[in-house]
Amino acid sequence: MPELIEIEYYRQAAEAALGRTISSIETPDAAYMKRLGAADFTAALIEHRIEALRRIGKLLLADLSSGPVLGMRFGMTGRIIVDDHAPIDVLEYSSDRNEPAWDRFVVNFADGGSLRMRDPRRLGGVELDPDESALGVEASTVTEPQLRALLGTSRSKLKARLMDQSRLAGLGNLLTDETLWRASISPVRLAGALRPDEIEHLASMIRATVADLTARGGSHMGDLQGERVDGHCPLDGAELRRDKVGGRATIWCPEHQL
DNA sequence: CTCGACTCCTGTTAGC
DNA sequence: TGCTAACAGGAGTCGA
Repeated sequence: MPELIEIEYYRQAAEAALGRTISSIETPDAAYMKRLGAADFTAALIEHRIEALRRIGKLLLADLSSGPVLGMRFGMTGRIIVDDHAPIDVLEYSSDRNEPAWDRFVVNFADGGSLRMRDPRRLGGVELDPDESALGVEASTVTEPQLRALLGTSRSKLKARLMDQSRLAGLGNLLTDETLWRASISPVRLAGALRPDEIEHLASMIRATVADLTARGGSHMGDLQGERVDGHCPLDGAELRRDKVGGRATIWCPEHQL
């Protein structure tokens, strides 16, 4: 599913839209637009230029000339298609089919191209001027002091805390499982109970895992991924556990994740 | 404020 | 073979 890594690929693909003027939008799915209606999006976007493309965690942001910011969220099955080119063809847990009927929001440019959000399960959405301060620190560059602060004295399970986008932005289910597996820390530990050396190690492993899987091609390219169904630990061969943590399917090794 | 439970969405897959 | 039900998880809401 799209996590920080995929959204960064999307952002890079969307840079093809830099400097181009929006001539019209298509809004086949009214529910895809959050808080405001089609008229508001039309007024904010038409005749304006895309001046910058930014990303915070899993939120993709397009800065428009004259002020408004278009926020794009991709849920778990959303893809971006810019001028009929998709940076990602196959998405974990989504469909491999390419149905134009799954286009939920489309921006057309005056030069003829387009930026499309194609999302079978409709869990994504677009928003005008999203509250960027509602997102926590960017996971790909998180530092040890930042991680220590966001873990705090929380009595939540560690995995749930790491996936709380208001505290740490960008990690989804697959990235979090892979990171904790690499860091040798159990997802069910209490977030606020990590030792200082564990926090330092974990901050380093978050950055390293994001960087490594970005190079490999996506959040589904982890060493643990192939073992998510009835698998064994690639490190020590132990039978992996499958639990619900923070409401999410969680795969981890009870042998070395302590 | 904190944290867990619940809800929404729909294509895919497991099981009968 | 065909149908049904469970499953996937990002994000918002609600209540203890």
